[in-house]
Order: sequence, then structure tokens, then C-alpha cells
Amino acid sequence: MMQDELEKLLREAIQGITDVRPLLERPQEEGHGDYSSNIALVVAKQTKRNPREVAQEILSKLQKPSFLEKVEVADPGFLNFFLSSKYLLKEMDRVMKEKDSYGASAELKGQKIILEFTDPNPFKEFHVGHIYTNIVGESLSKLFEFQGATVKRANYYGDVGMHVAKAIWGMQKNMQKEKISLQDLSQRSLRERARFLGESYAQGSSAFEEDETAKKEIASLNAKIFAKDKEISDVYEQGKTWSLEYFETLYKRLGTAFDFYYAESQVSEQGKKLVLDGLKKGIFEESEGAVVFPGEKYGLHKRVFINSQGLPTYEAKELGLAPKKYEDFKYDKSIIITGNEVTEYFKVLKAALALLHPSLAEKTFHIGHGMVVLPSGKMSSRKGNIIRAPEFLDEVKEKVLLMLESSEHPLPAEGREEVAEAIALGAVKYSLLKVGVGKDIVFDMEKSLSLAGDSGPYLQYAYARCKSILRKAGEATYKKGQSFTDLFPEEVSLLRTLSRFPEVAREAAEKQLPSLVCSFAFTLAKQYSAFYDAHSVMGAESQEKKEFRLLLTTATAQVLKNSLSLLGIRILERM
RNA sequence: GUCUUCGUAGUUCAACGGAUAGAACGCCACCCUUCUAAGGUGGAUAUGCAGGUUCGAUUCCUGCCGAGGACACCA
Repeated sequence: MMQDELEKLLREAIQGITDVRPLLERPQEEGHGDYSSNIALVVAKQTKRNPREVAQEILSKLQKPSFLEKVEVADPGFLNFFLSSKYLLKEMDRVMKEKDSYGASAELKGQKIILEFTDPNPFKEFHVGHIYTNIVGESLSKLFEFQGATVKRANYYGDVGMHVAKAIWGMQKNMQKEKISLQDLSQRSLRERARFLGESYAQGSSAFEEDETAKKEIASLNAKIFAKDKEISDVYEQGKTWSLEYFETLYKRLGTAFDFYYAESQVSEQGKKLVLDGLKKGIFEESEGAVVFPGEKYGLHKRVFINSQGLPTYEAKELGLAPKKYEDFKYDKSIIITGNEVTEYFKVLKAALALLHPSLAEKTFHIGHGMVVLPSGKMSSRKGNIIRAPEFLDEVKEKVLLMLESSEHPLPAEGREEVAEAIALGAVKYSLLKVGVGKDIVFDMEKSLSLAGDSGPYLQYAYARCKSILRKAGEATYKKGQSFTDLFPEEVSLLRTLSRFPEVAREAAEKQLPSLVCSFAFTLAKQYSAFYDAHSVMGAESQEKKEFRLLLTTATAQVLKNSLSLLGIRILERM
């Protein structure tokens, strides 16, 4: 990669001057070149010399390779590197040769990574928050794959625990009230059934807090669930099956396919056993009838792993999950993606795991992403103030359909719905991914879901526009040795941006930030739009210009496609 | 109270310790007999407060103010 080569050259040039590793950055201003280095400023500081002089000295020792047009010293002592147009043209040619794999690397080749994400609980609603986790997890998976890693996607769902007891309690009450059986319920659509479960959960949940009798009933239901009591097994099995089926329809819609599914019930025994073993070794302690991990010894918090009824909590189950995953896939790295509300206890969990299973602990990482909050506050399926996933996606799709219908050049009616679905998902995914992972997202249906400007549809539109031109003019191929001169600024900017893609993809994977791909793709689309407005492709000044612009258009479309693919956003030939 | 994350235009977000703090939405004015106007061009507005480190701080350190999260049997 260009960045590495330049860094190498720079390191050679500063030998004998300093051993500081020179860092290259991408300047925001085009006038500052394609890369710049502040190494002279760093050296000047150490040696109390004049930074400009140092920069000059480094420059004089630098072997100037052919891919550089020029290197400049700028105040107060920056070294600015400008790529040659010959190099940029070659890079454009590479885009067209490598196509979908342009920008991919073998950086993580041989690495086995398992990512756990989405983690919805059966019986509870699948809401916008789950969509967010899913989209982040899927995008990170793709980023790692693009760097050559072997990635497995895992889904972990809570099929046992208090939330299930609360839901079943609510289901029983509602079925009595409405005088319906499981059989009757099964006649309803999957989405309605899921909703019935979600509402039952919300009711059970508030009853648990407000009503002492209900609280006792729910607690006893919980014990029955763990004991696999026959009395409730029908309701339980049905509800669980419906939920999981329902989730599957959403994964399909969102574009994720999981390699592994793990249920809490599947790992709870193993988790409990690990904790009890740990208790013997003195890693855990008994306290008030429960088994706790004394996190305060490690600067963390004390947490309950087995409650006083002898049931494993989420913490214990998660401990059981780690070896289970490793059994299925001998990973080098296991990444668990959840909302950042659990970041604190993941630290405790990792500390406990480090004592029980050091080798697994050092391979385990947690990424806490921000929470999706509504302008009215935090979403809570207990309180029922949530945005349900399918309803939400449908609403966005409706908005898009309206726009498509009122367009000046409406698409033919058949296939229009398909296009609307792709645009709606593009809008949703982009709006969630463009923010740095870890920050909360204030979600306002009206405001934050834009279809214009810095948005998914803007990128899809830029792509469709390129394809429209290419359909009319035919795709171009780069002829060996062909060189173009007298390029306009808009053309040069585009070339320079295109060549940055491989580095952006790598950096996004390293920093685990899909948002870097978003801003890159937006810049590219914006530059193409500006170019499109300023210059005509088909009506170019000369045949040569026309060819060049067709090449530029082909390459732009390709890089947009590759970027969007990393974000899990579908491209459209027309829209 | 302890720990933790964060505070940037009216709003939603950017900016390895770097150069004139970037965008988008919204607002105003222009640009379609010309390759898709979901587009383009131009315009106003911002680093919570007080110190410190540094040639240089939105970024690092300290204090204050404000917001979110975690802090025992929910996940």
C-alpha cells in the first residue's frame, strides 16, 4: 500500500536524524498534498532546531520515487507529498481490473474471528436497537473479511430467565382474557404473534414490579422454566419457536446470515459448573446465599454469578458461552458486540474469565456501541415505548415509495417496491453507521432519517447515475500506456479520492469503525456529483476526454459499490 | 457517593496533538430545451467553564458545571 511505501522511504530519509517512527496523515486540504508528515516538527522539538531547516534536510535525503509528483515543505515544517497523475491513472486502472476485490487485502489472512451480535431475546420485541447492533456487527464482519480474515457470525439469545417468566405470565393472562388457545394464536400472522408475545412481556414486567402476587407467580414460573416443567412446556416451546422464526425473517431482511446460534439454556449448566469450580479455587466467593465475583479486588465491581436460588445469572452463562464457541470454531479473536450499557460488567466478566480460562480471556473483546435513544428518552421493551423493527422499516419504505412515485422520471411500477426496500434499508443502515460506534444515537424518525445529503440514498443515487451514463455510452476500458493530460480539478480530485479506498478499508477494520467508510463514500459521491455538474461525459470536448471520463465514471461506480458493500448497503442500477 | 462514557453551528454528526475546526439537515439566493435536480454553486452560525503541559490542544492532565451508563441476585 502506498502509505506503507512512503513511510518506508521517509524512515530511510531520517536515518541518523531520529528514530521516531514517522506517521503519515491524509491532509484535509487538497493543497496540502495526498499525504503529509509532521516528523520534522517532532525532530525540531527534540533537538531544538528550526523545523523548516529539519524538513529541508529530510527532503534532501529523501529518495523521490516515480509515483510522487513533488514533495513540499510547508510552514511551520510539514512535509507534503503529492502523488503523480501517472500513478493515479494506474490506480484507476487497477480499480477496473480488480473490480469487486479492489481495496481488499491479506492483512488479516489466517486470522479466525468470531463476532457475536444482535442477541435478541425470544418473547421480547425486536426493536431499532437490535437493528443497530445487527448492522454494526454485519459491517464489522465484512470489514474483517475484506482484510482477509475468516469470520463467523454468532447469535446468542436468552431463552431462559426472568424475562421469559414474565412473558409467559402475561401470555397466560392474555389468553384467559381473550379466551384463546395456542392453537388460535397460531392462526395469526407471525408478526402479530410476535407482537402478542412482546405485549405479554411488557404486562408481565410491570405486574412484577407492582403486584406482589404476580411477583410470586412469576418467580415460580421461572423455576418451572429451568426445571422444564410439563405444565408450561407447550406455551414455552411455542413462544420460543415463534420468536425465533420471526427473528429469522428480520435477519433476512437486514441481510445477515448467522453461522452459529447459541441459546442461554444451552450454556447455563456449563457456566454454573465453571463458577462452582472457580468457587473451589477461591476465584468466586459465597455471599448471602449467592456466588459472587469480588470485582473490587481488581478495581471493578462485585457481581452475582449464581443467585441465591442456585440459578446462573447472565454473567455465569456468558462464562459458559466462551468455551462453547471455541469448541465450535478455534478462533484467534472473539468479539462480542452489545450496547454500551453492559460495558462495565463485561470488564468484570473478562476479569473472571482471565482467572478461569486465561487463554480464552485474552482472545475475547467487547465492543459497546451507543444506544439508540428516542427524543423522548431511552427505549425500553418493559415500558413498551419502543420502535418495532418491521414497522419501522415499513414506515421508511412508505416514505421512499411516496418519493419514487412523485419523481419526475418514475420507475416502472413493477420492481418499484423492491427498489424502495433497498433504498429504505440503505437509508437506515447509513444513518446508523455514519456515527462512530460507541456514541448514542438520538433517533428521530422525521429528522435523522434523511434521504438526501449525507445519506445512504445519496450514495445509491450517485451510483445509479454513473450506471445510467455507462448504459448510454458503454463501459470503457483503459488502454495500456494511455495517458491523459490537462485534467480539470474535479477530475484530479476524483482520481485522488479513488486511490484512497484501500487505506480507508484497512483503517476502518483496524479501528473497527464503519463510519470511516461512510465518510469516504460520501466524499467520493459528492466529488462525482460536482464533476458531473461541471463537465459532460457524453458531450466531452474531445474523444479522448470522453474516454477518460467514462473510465473515471466506471471506476467511481466500482469504488462506490465496494464501499457500500462493506456497509451492507445494496446498490441499484436505477432509482 | 464510587467507577465510567461524553459535552463542537439552531439540530444531527466529523476532525492519529497539527495547517483557515469539516459536513449534512434546516434557512436565503441562484442553476434543468444539456449524460437521472434524491443533484450542483454561493451565503450566516460552533469547541460548556477555569487553569496546566506544548512551537501548536476540540484532542492530553487537574478542577468545576451539565448529561448518559454501571454499582448484588434482570439481561
